[in-house]
Amino acid sequence: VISTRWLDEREQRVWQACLQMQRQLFAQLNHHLQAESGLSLSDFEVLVQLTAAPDGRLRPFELQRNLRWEQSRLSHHLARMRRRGLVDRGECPSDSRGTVVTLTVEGRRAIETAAPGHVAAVRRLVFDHLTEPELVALEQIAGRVLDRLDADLS
Amino acid sequence: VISTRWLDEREQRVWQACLQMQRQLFAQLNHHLQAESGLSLSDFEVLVQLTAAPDGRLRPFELQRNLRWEQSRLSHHLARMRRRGLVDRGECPSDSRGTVVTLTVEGRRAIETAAPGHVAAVRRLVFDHLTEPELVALEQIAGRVLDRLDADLS
DNA sequence: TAAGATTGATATATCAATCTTA
DNA sequence: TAAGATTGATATATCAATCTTA
Repeated sequence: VISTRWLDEREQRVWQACLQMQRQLFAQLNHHLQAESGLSLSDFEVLVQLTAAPDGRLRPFELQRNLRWEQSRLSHHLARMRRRGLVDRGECPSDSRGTVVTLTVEGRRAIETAAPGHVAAVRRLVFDHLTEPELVALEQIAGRVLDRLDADLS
Repeated sequence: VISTRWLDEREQRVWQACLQMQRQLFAQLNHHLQAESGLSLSDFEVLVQLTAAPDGRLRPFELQRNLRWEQSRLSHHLARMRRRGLVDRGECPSDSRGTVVTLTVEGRRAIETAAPGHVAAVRRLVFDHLTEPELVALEQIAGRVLDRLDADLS
């Protein structure tokens, strides 16, 4: 039996602040996006990936890897986005088990409409308040924590 | 018309990493908790607040303020926790519009069972990988971003 | 068998409407 | 009227089972 090394008062405070920050940040970015363009942050993230891909085409497993979503969540989400005309699904020429997700004209228009306001919100809520060394620290932290998260999966 | 100041490549990378880190961190902490104790991270957060409160009693609006949850989400969540016997609800003596949420014996036992493993996971996934200056930076960032989020609401 | 992906059932979150009393 | 809180309907996320083909 190993005795627990609890978080000290400061660590507690930082951890709670992180939880709250992430929750509220997601909520407010979602609100802004929803109000201005009818997209959710999740929709936006999918569209960002497709926009960055050659021909606006990606396999679901690539989206899954890039976004770190669960498989079934992605599948359901893509089905909903497809119903709304934001993406389409095609057969995969190189592997007939698979499919290809494609960005539609409407999807491209949606992200182009939404992007300026969303980027402005991200700047106003986050990046405007970071000093250069803080930005570096955040990059380091995210990188290391993500590595650890991946290691913990296996 | 103001032209959009887009995120540069590095800012993009940091932002995506933050989104992924948050998503995956929550998912994996949830998994650990769920597997070890049957609690979700949300359950745990509510129980943490009640444990820290005098007599394990808080008004819903206090929980709402501390956790930064939406009102109806909190209400539904408390109803579910109540059905599972983790908390109880009582009338509020000082304001008959309101209620008081109380920690049950079972709720206290649940968080005491769950806490050691959860704290260990938080350390292993996050705090073990932070240097002292990074911890300071994170605290600063969270504080400033939370202030901005609050300001943006009004 | 395992990879790629989907599906249906269930749990949780969000939105809009409502209720009660300060 | 507004604060405190709940409710029911809907949207989204998660879990377990399934399907197809490499």
